[in-house]
Amino acid sequence: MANAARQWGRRALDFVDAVERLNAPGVVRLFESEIKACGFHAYIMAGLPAPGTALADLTLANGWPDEWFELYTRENFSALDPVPRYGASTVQPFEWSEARYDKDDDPAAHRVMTRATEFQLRDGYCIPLHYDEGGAVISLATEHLYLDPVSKSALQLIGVYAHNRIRSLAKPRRGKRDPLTAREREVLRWVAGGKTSWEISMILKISERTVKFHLVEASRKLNAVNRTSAVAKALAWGLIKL
Amino acid sequence: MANAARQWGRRALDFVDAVERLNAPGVVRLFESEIKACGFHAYIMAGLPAPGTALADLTLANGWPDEWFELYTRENFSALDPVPRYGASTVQPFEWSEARYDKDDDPAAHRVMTRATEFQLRDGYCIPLHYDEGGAVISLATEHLYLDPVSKSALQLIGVYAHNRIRSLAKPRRGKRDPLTAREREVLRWVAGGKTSWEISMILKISERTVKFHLVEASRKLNAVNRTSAVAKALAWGLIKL
DNA sequence: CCGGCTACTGTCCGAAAGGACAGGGCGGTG
DNA sequence: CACCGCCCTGTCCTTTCGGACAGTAGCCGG
Repeated sequence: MANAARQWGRRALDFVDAVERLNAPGVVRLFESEIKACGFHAYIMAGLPAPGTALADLTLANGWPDEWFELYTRENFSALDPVPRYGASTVQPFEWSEARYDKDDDPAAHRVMTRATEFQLRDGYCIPLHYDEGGAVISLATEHLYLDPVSKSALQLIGVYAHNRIRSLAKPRRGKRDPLTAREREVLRWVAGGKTSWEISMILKISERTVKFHLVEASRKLNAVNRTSAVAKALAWGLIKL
Repeated sequence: MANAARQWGRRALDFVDAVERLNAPGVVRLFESEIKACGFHAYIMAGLPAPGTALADLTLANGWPDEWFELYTRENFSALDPVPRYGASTVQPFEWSEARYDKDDDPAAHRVMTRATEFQLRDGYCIPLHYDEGGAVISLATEHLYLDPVSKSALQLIGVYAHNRIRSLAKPRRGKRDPLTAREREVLRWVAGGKTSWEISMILKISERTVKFHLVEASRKLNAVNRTSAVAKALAWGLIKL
């Protein structure tokens, strides 16, 4: 156990060393060989797309089966998949099976997980990351998951460094994360604080009608049916903060 | 740089390795020595108390000056302190100074930060954690904060594993977190999803009036002025999840 | 057995939200 | 210049919320 731990620790540290000297494709190749050694046969490294943004634009490295990625983006699974959704709300790595959802409340989530098994993506490990621009996940797929605590932390270390390195190399990030305008976020923050449209109009020195307009726009972009769900979605996606 | 990275990586991995074999006081001691080495002279590791619950019941490890902790709980600073408040709403570690508040809107928050300096708690680093039972933070205090990205990652790794270990050892957690009843949470989740009172009454097979009643109760407990702010606060405090 | 807590239900009414129209101004870019 | 994105404004009307009133029923522990 302690022996295995040393070995994993060593691997992780070698990885951290090497990664600083590699270019993006090199990091990806090394990363792939490391996770293969841990028994993972597919992976993705991508930002969390807010509603209305494309996953492809936020993908730093794609090691998923092509058909699955194609299906995933085409059917907009990123809005339904419980794994990235849970990843957005935690800093700790977790196993896919820990990303709970209610089969009855949320049949769409269950459908995504079921379809994934068709591509041999039965179980996996997900490492969430959080930057100022928003969240990201590294999701690793395997047929049979078993990880002891030390390999988990080693994987986390590897993942964090790989992602950081690729991210800093791929500097000019295209792909807009934030579908909301500054004004829309401003209004949403006040709404989240319990202010009425009229109060917000006084605070921002604009008409009540305009406050409602921004809310309608924000709700449309977030696929929210009313101001409450707009606030909930904006909070969940990290588009606004209390 | 690569050298420093390697050193921090080693520290973190050694910590993870060791922590699995230690009991709670041992983990605390090791954790304390690690953070001292990073220049932090005080810390706390505690759950985020929802309004109306006691901080002391949620504290896993307390390395704050006694007088400060006493003052903090007596004056109920946890409801005012911007650091845990921000920690509740974010998943990424942050420096205390990033936990913004408006000096005019929120003089109480400013007072807490000012009082803290009397106890040599001028600046610090805060690692938020999120569990099913609610949020938690590890808050580390120092006189002069400087952390490079590598030590930040290492600290995060150390913090997460220390907290997890202590938490799992101190299994039977006393201290109620959740001022909300199951029914209130259930209603809040549906409201967050954008459902109207009438729709929720159909879903839960209760009268519309009862739905409103639960919302009023939840809003009262959360000090929310309407359903939107109730949802926002419940989400921010981790009392409900999308 | 009573007090306290939770869950539940009702009516009435003013205030707020939200949907459906229909616009104008301003700055940047192809 | 024409187009686009963002910001801004208006009216009318229906639906929903939220506050105030006043209750019932079941469970649990002192």
